Amino acid sequence: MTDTALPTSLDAFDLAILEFLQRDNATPQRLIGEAVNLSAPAVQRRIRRMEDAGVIAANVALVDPAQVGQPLTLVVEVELVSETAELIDAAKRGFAAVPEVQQCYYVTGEADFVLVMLVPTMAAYEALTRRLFFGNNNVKRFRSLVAMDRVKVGLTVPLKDGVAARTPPRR
Amino acid sequence: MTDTALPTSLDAFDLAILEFLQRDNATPQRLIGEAVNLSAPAVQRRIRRMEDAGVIAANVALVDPAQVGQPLTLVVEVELVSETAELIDAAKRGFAAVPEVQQCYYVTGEADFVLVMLVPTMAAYEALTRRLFFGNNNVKRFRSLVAMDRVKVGLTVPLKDGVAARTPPRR
DNA sequence: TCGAAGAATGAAATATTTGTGCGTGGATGT
DNA sequence: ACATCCACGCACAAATATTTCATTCTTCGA
Repeated sequence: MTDTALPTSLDAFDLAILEFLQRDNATPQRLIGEAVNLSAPAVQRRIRRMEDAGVIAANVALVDPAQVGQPLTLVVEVELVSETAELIDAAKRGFAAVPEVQQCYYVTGEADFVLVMLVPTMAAYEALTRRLFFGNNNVKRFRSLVAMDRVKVGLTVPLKDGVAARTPPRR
Repeated sequence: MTDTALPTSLDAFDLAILEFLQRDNATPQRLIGEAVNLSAPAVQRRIRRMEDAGVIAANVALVDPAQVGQPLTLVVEVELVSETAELIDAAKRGFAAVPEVQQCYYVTGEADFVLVMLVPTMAAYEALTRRLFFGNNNVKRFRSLVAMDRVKVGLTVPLKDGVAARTPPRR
């Protein structure tokens, strides 16, 4: 599982295609092609390339948590007691393995980890809490923020900036 | 833009299908069918239904931020001065409209909002900060946590629990 | 207990989309 | 100026998705 993250170069076509796929990856290549002025095969080759290069990390369906019995979202900050490399790694692996932990970031600052969690009920969260935090004596402190509104949830990456600079003309 | 969130009922087949689609929605229906013991058309009908019901909110490609020039992830807590309904709503709309804001949660607790942001550089973040927080006099305080490691990033929803209880047998 | 109605299924046929081979044209470099 | 390299578009082939239809299973009522 090594990162095949070579410094891929993306041109305006690639970005335009990504723009589509980030919104709806079921869009037929033909339509994308029409929109960006490219043939379907060209679009297909570019998509393939970006998938191979890891620019496109995955193609997934987004599920509404509320409709599958997980109406509660929490953001949790976790502070550890000891920050040795091994304990940090252990924590990472531990959090990552929990299905309820949708996202986990290892961060600088007042907290060590930020978790985004999904649970059916507060009771379930309380139980999780017990298992994950109280049951781990390397957890010094944690702070729970309950989401009242998932104002914006997605993994869309802004594409307008940041790439242009290091984009050599393709031909 | 109304939520078509009727209390859809999902059976074990639906959940098994979702399990697949959450991992890779390019999986051929035939394969899903084989895996869950259903014909391709049956799988297709169920997917369609879940899309219509909003259980499947979207089908998207996940892009690696680092490879498109957005290597920095930050988690930001924002506290507002005034919390009138209008100002909260204004803040929601404001944050949601910013492309760099990948996620935005309105939360209870010590902060009012938690944002997950993507930027190319710290300089870019500083500029954003100026525009978004210092430039908004309803922002009392904000706290930035820089992600050193995106340990686990996804929008996968746990499906094993929480649904079974309110799942009537389909036939 | 039996029969009718509704729902969902699988198999087959059709439509659509995706994938591949090949020849062409433009840009780069010698 | 010429050769080479890429990426393109076109045409065809393969695979996948979608529709149709007859059947089975379950449920509900007589």
